[in-house]
Amino acid sequence: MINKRPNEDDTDLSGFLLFKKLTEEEMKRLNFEKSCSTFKKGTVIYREGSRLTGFFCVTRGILKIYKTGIDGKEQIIKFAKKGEIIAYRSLLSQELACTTAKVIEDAVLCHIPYQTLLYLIQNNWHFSHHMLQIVCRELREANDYITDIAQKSVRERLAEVLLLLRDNFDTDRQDMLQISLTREELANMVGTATESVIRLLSEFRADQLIELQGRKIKILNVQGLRKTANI
Amino acid sequence: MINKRPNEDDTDLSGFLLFKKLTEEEMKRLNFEKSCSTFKKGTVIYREGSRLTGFFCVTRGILKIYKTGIDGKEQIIKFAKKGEIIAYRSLLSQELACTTAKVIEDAVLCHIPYQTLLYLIQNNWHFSHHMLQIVCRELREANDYITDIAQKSVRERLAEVLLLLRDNFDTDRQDMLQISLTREELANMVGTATESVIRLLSEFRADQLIELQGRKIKILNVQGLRKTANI
DNA sequence: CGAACTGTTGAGAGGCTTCAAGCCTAGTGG
DNA sequence: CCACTAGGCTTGAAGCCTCTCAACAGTTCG
Repeated sequence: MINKRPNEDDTDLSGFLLFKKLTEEEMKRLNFEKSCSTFKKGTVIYREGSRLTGFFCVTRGILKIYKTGIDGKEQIIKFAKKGEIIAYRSLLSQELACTTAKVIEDAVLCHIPYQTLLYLIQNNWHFSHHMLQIVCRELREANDYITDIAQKSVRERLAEVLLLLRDNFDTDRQDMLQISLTREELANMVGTATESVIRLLSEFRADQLIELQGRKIKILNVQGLRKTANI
Repeated sequence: MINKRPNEDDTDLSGFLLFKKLTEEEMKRLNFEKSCSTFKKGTVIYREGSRLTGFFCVTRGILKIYKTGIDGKEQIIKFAKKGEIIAYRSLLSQELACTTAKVIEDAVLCHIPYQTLLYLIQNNWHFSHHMLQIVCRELREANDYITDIAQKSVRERLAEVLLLLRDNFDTDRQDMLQISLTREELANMVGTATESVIRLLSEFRADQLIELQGRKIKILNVQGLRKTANI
């Protein structure tokens, strides 16, 4: 699970906007109390229903955050990549975790204990303010997604998800999405059956909107996808 | 739009958990800078895309908070009633409003200017902490709803919505829900067509789960609804 | 009292899901 | 390094849930 001491670059939190306004002393304390580790693909960082002891800063890799619904079907809520924080929601509202976090690309995470979080909230209003902004943004995204999923067809949602992936993840020089998701994972983002994703991806390819090479997807026609997504 | 000076009872904010830990001076400032008004059913308090000057505390009545999706179809995100606050999300993240708020039962709202909000965040960490907890709870609810709407059938979702209404709103002595929603509004909560809601409500009635009297709904069989909702 | 909105019911179409069967790939162990 | 196996991927067929359209009844409010 925990594998080895990470690269020194990957333990540096000074790049996080959230910590920008910390005093030197607060930063020192943060660095003293954090603990960073590398995690291999497939590792579950925390599980739905568990009690959390702190939140995590992602300094490398990608995680999927999902809820388990009917019949164990996963609903992917979001991905977390470098620069983002996870597990803070349940921590702040003092609830059990309502999602599971699983590594989908080898990752480095820094654990920040609850006590440290409280200390920062109590001592630095800039920190609380940044935190509020982060949660509020995420809440807007969630609300947007509710509207989409409630009103759009599966076809529209899939097109939208592809555009979302393009905006949020790296592409190689040929504009090929570097993130590697199974068809099932795509289905669990869109909220549909795996077979539907497969059929629709084929149609998108036939329509020259995308190109497929195994799990790698190349976006050929952004405008066309926008139109398909009804944005 | 703004009708008259509200009852004195309805301008009292001391009952709000959010303000529990304010100092006497902060409370004085809050009371000085707030402005309370009554609003009639149908009034739009703020509209999607508008810039907000503050947030509102609901001291009476009920509002629906909704987004406008495809073809102007409303997606109801939540209701706000006495003791709840609205419009704080866009304010905190410094974005334009992403929802519209409309009064569905005559309401009294107290407007708190952005400056006051900032003042409280900067001076009282208890306030920020409470605020963080409120947003985080709402985010969990949104995530739960995403999973529901993505994985459950319309029938299951409608049963769930009825239970949610029962938990959150008053009933009279005969266990009749006092909140009055149109079929269309129910549909806009569930994310379905009005006709589907009508048909399903009829089925629920036939199954002795509920009783209907115009817009008033009486919950007869909570267990049965739970089962129907697949909870 | 009429207009405009809300509620109801029916019929038909179609988008998605489910089940089933076979192919392919990716990762493992010999 | 290669064979093997498990899981991922693909395609087809059948059927159902839900939406849309349409017509009409009922209600509310100016």
